[in-house]
Amino acid sequence: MNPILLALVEDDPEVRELLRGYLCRQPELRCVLVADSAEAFLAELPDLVQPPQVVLLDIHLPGMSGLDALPLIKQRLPDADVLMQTVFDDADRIYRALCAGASGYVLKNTPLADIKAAVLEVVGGGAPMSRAVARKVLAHFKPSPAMQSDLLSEREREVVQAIVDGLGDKQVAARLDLSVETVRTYVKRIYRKLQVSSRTELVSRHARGQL
Amino acid sequence: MNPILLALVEDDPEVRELLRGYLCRQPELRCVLVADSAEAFLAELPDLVQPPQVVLLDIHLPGMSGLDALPLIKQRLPDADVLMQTVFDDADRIYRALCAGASGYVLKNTPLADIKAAVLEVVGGGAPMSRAVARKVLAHFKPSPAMQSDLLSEREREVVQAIVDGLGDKQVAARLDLSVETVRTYVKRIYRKLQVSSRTELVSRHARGQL
DNA sequence: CGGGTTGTACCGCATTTGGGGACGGGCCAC
DNA sequence: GTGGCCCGTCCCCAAATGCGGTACAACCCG
Repeated sequence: MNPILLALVEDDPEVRELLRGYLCRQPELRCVLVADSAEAFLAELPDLVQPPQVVLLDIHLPGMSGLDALPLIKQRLPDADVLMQTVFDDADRIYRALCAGASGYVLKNTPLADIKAAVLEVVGGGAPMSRAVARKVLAHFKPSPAMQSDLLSEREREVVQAIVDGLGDKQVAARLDLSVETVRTYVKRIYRKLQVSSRTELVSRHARGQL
Repeated sequence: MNPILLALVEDDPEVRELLRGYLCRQPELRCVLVADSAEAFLAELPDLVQPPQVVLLDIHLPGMSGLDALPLIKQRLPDADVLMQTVFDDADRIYRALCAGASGYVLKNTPLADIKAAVLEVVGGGAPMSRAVARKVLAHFKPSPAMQSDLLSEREREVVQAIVDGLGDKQVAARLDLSVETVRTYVKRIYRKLQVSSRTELVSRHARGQL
């Protein structure tokens, strides 16, 4: 088994040397690049004989943030797995990282041994996430607060579901066995209650879990 | 530390007894209910002095499937964490389980010790997922194949993004500094390319990552 | 009992949207 | 340089949608 080719991007010298010191000493790993900024990482990439398989990427970086760098990194290294490694565990940053193609998201309080485990897991086809992160990721799928609150009636929720499934008024009427006019009434009521003013907005907010 | 109150729902007698035998012997766990179907589980729930904190739920069950039972279980036990435990690792079942409020998703080939670890992790605020499952969950966030393929031009992708953000044609035109007529042309071209026929359908499919 | 909510259904009107076609400029490849 | 593709612009028409009403039966709650 060849060692896993690893790259580190971390601005804090102390943390960086700690990570490098530990990770590079592991027989399963080989650090091919250690950078203190996204710009430096991208600049040094072309010089490498062998590109990294895994990039451990900090989010808070001087200059370009890790989130901004992620798309660029995935563009240059489409087959590499990028592991976000940061103190931030807010839903928005997690969401943006995952959308940009991160393969994992570990928090900074993670012990070194677990970070190593995360690297191994990611090359093994997994998607390591710290507990709190995994929870937030799952939360993204769950029915939205407004959808499960008693703001909407049962029937109204059915209409919302049908709309969110991409149906037009007539199709909604067919699915729920209602008159088209009735569906229109429901839709209007729903718009009022949810404070939206178009179908698209409704579906969009529903998808983002902002509903 | 009180033991974690656990419930098992599993139809295969062999697997069920294996799980019960192992898990119930763990000092950290206490099985309060073992059922061979979702119906039996729901029927026996009211008899319990203490409701389970964690439910290990199989998907393939006689009668009501685990996916159908999940909403009912979450309704009766809103504070319990449900861990799906199944052989299925297809994206659709995973998606539906998570939407219905599952707190974790472990595959059937998982060693008993890891299942125990998953139970402990879930009460610790985590969201245990088998490797392949975690990958599929993350894949759900990534830009969709059709979105990143060269099917759409750069500009067209920008229009899609604007529409998905819930904007109307006029607003899209404003954001991208285009004529409304131009936006309409784009939208039509996009519909053709992506094989959809309404705004709602576009946003819907985009949200589901089916694009 | 009265009032609120829900489910159902209808009407009319202004706007948006979907579907079609047409035109010109720019860029790239053959 | 010519043909093709992407971009941006515009027009027309029919259907869908958003928005404002009205209406009534059934419920539940105080």
